[in-house]
Amino acid sequence: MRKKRKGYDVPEATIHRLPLYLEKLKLLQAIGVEDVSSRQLAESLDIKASQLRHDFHYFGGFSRPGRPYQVEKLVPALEKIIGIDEPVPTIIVGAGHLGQALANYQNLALQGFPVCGIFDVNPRLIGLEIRGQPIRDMEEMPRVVKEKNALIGVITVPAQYAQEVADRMVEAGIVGIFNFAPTDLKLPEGVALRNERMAVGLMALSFRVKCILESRLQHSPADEVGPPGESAAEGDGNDQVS
Amino acid sequence: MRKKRKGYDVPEATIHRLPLYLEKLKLLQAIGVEDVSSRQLAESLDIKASQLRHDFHYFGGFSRPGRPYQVEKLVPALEKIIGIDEPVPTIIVGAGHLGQALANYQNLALQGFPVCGIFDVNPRLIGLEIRGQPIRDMEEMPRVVKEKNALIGVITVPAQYAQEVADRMVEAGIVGIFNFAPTDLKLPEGVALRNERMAVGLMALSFRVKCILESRLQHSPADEVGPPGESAAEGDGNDQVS
DNA sequence: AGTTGGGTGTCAATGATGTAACAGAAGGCC
DNA sequence: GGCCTTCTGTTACATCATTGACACCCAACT
Repeated sequence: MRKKRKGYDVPEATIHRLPLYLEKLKLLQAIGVEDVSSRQLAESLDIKASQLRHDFHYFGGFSRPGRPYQVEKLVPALEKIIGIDEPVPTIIVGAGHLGQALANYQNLALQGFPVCGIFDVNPRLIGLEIRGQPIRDMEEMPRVVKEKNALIGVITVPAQYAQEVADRMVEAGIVGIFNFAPTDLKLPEGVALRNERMAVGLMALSFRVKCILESRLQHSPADEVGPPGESAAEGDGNDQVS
Repeated sequence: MRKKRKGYDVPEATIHRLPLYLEKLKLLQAIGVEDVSSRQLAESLDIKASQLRHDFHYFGGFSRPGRPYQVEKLVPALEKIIGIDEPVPTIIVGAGHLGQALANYQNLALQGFPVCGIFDVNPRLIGLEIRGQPIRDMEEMPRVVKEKNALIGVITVPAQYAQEVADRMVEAGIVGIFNFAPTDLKLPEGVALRNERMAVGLMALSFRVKCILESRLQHSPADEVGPPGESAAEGDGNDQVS
């Protein structure tokens, strides 16, 4: 078990579930729930309780063995693990529609990722304000990154500029890149990357849609409608058919 | 091996890679490449050639055994498999920043998902035009879905309305839902769902970032910088550290 | 024709992930 | 206090995904 990247042997799949746990727990916290068992929590996320316990097991000791988890303890513990126990300053490069949408999305800040800078090269955009924050010239990016200690950079520029932007981000000291451009970025060691390709997601969905349509044709058009099915995270936690 | 959902036994993971293959192939096609071997194609995506062949194997016969793949054949074949050999009419519900960003994102149409309707309930938004298309009242949604034979619905409304929107989409005949709201939707049988949670992706990234920062502290601050690492799709095809 | 080099399709082995089973801790109840 | 229920931590198992290996195919060249 010690072959993993960088010495962290927590499975990919588990990492992707942590945010879901946290989200649900925050919800419970908000409505005043104090305790929650692995089964309750798991069911509300449509996963098996054993998986949840298994996931937590990587980090150990969230509860005394005999008693359910305490929401008040678990939330900060997860936040610490994920690394958002304190805000993670974030910048956005590319102030097009998507960039602006993200900058406006106040949930980001709420979830621990305050946007501390938005950049572009387009002079028509520079100077515009979004939620009290001006769109700045790309040239200012390195300075702002240093000033605000930004750690995460979001790339929402057209694909052909993405690599250059990424390089400049890394040079400026960014440690994690959230890339919306449909390109494979090459990054040096020690920088984390997450590609968020909406087109890919859509196509995966399209595949399922196609399968559904085909199966409708086969089974006589007059079809059983079945009771409401479930909806859940699966795989990386994103899609499923019912 | 016949336990899979709905009788389609293509692994999740493979499905998520198909769009990546297609994307890369289209690029090759655009620059006039005619043939491509599994190794070439795989390397450009940072995966193993055997995996690519293995993936293609589920669908069989893309090439005569001895010869490389022909781009001209492969592109339409993949499009057919994914279900975008003809355009998949798509609607967007929720004309906030994100909805507008998506509606503006012309790549969607290029990739096979023409937006044939944008809807909202906010009277201040209704009537605004985006790329020649008016934002319509939510009430018109079922009619438009039927008229345009829309198959996929994108949800970009606040979480608390997402379930209702989803229900109405399903009722109107939508077969696949692309959900940006941070909620677990309950859908009936025979409707595909893909959740696109940006916050989840960011947190997964944050976890990696935290790990990197910690490891920097351990290994003396003066650290080797190593040669540029690789960047690739992994798992559901989205993130990795280097 | 024979042979060589590169190619795919296919299957077997390995590794990762998800699921179930179980031992033992904590509190409630008699 | 002892018993019973509920619950977690942990380990063992089943399932799924990735990688490696190899047989066979095809064209080109000798």
